[in-house]
This record gives sequence, structure tokens and C-alpha cells, in this order.
Amino acid sequence: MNLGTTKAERTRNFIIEKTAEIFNRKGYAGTSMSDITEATGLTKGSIYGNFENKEEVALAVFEYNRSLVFNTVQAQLEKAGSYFEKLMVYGRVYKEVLASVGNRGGCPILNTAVEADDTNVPLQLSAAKALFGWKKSLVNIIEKGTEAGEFRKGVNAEEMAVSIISLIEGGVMFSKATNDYTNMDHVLATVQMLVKNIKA
Amino acid sequence: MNLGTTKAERTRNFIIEKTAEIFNRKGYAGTSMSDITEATGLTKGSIYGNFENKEEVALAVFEYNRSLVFNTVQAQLEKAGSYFEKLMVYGRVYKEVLASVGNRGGCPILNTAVEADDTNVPLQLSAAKALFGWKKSLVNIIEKGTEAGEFRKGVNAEEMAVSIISLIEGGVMFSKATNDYTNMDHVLATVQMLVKNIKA
DNA sequence: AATAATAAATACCAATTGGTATATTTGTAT
DNA sequence: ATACAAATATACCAATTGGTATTTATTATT
Repeated sequence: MNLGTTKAERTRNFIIEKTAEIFNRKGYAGTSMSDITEATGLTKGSIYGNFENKEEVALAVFEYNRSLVFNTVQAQLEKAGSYFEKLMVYGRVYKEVLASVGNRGGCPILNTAVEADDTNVPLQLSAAKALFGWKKSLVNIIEKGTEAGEFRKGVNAEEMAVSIISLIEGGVMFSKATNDYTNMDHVLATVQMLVKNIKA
Repeated sequence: MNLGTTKAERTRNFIIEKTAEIFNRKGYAGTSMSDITEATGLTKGSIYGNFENKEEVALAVFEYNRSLVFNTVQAQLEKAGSYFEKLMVYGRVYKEVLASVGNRGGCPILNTAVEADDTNVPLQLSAAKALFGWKKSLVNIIEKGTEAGEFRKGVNAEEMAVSIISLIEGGVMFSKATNDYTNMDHVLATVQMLVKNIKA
């Protein structure tokens, strides 16, 4: 048994990796079990031996897609030398993400949130949790930066955090739908302006 | 024939109205022909007698949902006494829309754009066209307002327009997914701030 | 009231959906 | 090598999918 992973665990990961982009592109309702068997080369027996149902695959895949983006951002955040620089990382996230993981159907949080909010509670909760965590990490940067004297006092951290996230996600939607990525540049410029605007 | 509408035209509209909310909630892939026959009380024969296929229903429904929101905003825009006031309308659109048409599954442009951008070209084009029109109308308000001396010169109208739209759409996504509408208040506060910021 | 045209209902279609019970293969200890 | 368990494949299921050809009912026109 290599690396403490059982065959089943490896197959599980294999299924997740092979179907991650499909789910992100086609959505939960748009992805069929045969999409999954085709992409993996496995049979239904094998899929259902490793996952309870399609929903469980979708949940695991969302978590995988989410972490793919998250890790890219995290790597950039760690390089940043100040809280200001950390916030500015979000003023260029989209390009970094595209460069490191490529275009795999857009932001998984956006895709999942928009599809699931009226149709699938577990998926909606996953998306909500991801948004909540993202917001929390932004609020944290702003608060720490304020304590460190980098940002003005009295800044509404929640408002700032939600606005940065909304600009980015709205920008992804706009750019992908219109197929015009100057729109992404526009929202990122606004993000940068907002961040510069709270400098002490 | 009353009001110049044939029976077919009336049935067509009836189908559109009865399925509009379903499509907006469940999406194109998530809405089935039986959803449509159930919601209308009509049979497949009647649906296919008035539409070529499911996609054509979806396209007509998107146009209907889009105009529902558009008309609400338009009514507010006409009331506004200045270009500044017109821009500020967007700082409270969501509440107005909710009040006038109710919660029918969120913004149709957002929903359609996110689902269709990787799966359905005609629907994607419809969403792109709607976004383009919205952006154009915002750019127009900003440019006219600048000519009228209400706004500073040198403002990047495109950047402002795309950012306002992205904030609103991102805010809708965030609020619906987390079920917390204070997030919508946050982005609208930022929209208002951005608008006040370009005052001459 | 009879006719023609339009609209809607019925009855069907093959293909696909998500899912399961069972058989078979594969890997792993003894 | 053998036995046992874990993992995968096979073969099936009923229900639903989007769509169509045909029949029936409804409108409008003469």
C-alpha cells in the first residue's frame, strides 16, 4: 500500500480529477453519469462503489475545484510582504488563476452558487461556506492591516470584503459571457482603486 | 381577434409567463419539457406547436425575464432628475426589483450567463447582448452626466459601468448563496460610494 | 351552417437518465 | 498457493428525457 492510500482512495481521487472540469463547465444538472464514466473510462459499478450518488461526486468535485483556485491565491498571498500587498493580490487573481490552472470553465464558487441556490441545498451550502471563508480571510487581512497602521481606521471591512469578491465574481461572469476579458481588467482596476483608497 | 393577437400568440405568451420562473430557478438543463407541460397545463403537442424546441422556449423566457427586470429599472431611471440620480438608481436596484417583481430565482442575466457560457451558444449570446446593452446604457448616463457638468472629467466610463454591474451581479450571487442580504447592502453601499466619488 | 385553417391533444418513439443487484476480477495477507 | 476481502465490471431496471406523426378539437371565414 503506497503512501497510505488505498486503491479506493486513489480511484476516488482519479474520478474527481477526471470529472472536475466537466462539472465546472456543464454544472450539476448538465453533467450525466455517462459523462463521468466516459471521462474516467470506468464503469458505473466502479463509480457507485466509490461514491454514493452523483451528488456526492459533485460535492467532492466542487471541493477539489475550489481548492485548486484557493491554493493559487494562497501561494500569492504568502509572497505578499504587507497587508496592502495581500489585498492587491486580489486585484490580479484572475490572471494568476488562469495562468496556473488554466480556463476550466470559470470560477467554481460562482458556477456552483448560481446553479445550486435554488435547486440543491448541499451544493448551495458548500458554495456558501466557500464564500464565507473567502470573506472572512479578506476581513482578517483588512483588520490586521488596520492594526498595523497600513489602512485607515473606520473602514468597513465586511463591506470592503464583500465588494471585492462581488467585483471579481461579477467580472468573471461578465468576461466569460461576453468573451471580452477587458471587462475583467476593468473590475480589477476598480478593486485596486478601492484598496489604494483605504491606505492610511 | 382581440388586440391583434392570434390564439397562437396568446398561447405563446402564456407558456412564456408560466415557465419564466421555473427556467430562472432551475436553469436550462434543469428544466424539463414535463416541467413546462405541468406548469402550463398544456400538452407537448401544444408546446411544440408554438415553439420549435426547448431551447426556443428558454430563449423567449430569458427575454421575458430580462425585460421584467429591465422595465422596473427603466421606470426608476425615468423618475430620476439628474444623471447622478440615475446612477444612484443602481445603488438600490435590487430592492426595487424585489419589491416590484418579487424573488423569482435571482437575476436572469446572471443565471443565464453562468450556465450558458460553456454549454449553449444562443443563450450565451442572449446574455451577452443583455450585458452589453446594460453597460452601454450606463456608459451613456456617465458620458451625458459629464457633458452636463455633473461628473468629473476623465472618468473611465467603461470601467465604472462594468464595475457597477459586476458589483450588483456579484452581490446577488453572494446574497442568494449565503441567504444573507446584508451582503447586498454592502455592495450597494460601494456602488453608491463609487458614484458619489465621480461627482464634479 | 359549412368549410377551411389553425391549434391542441393523443399516442407514440428511441435514447438516456440515475441507480442497483450480482458476478467477476484484482489485490493482499497468511 | 490459498483464502479472503476489496474493488470493479456486467447486466439489468423503471422512469424520464426531448421530440414527432397523427388525430381531434377549436376558431375564424364565407
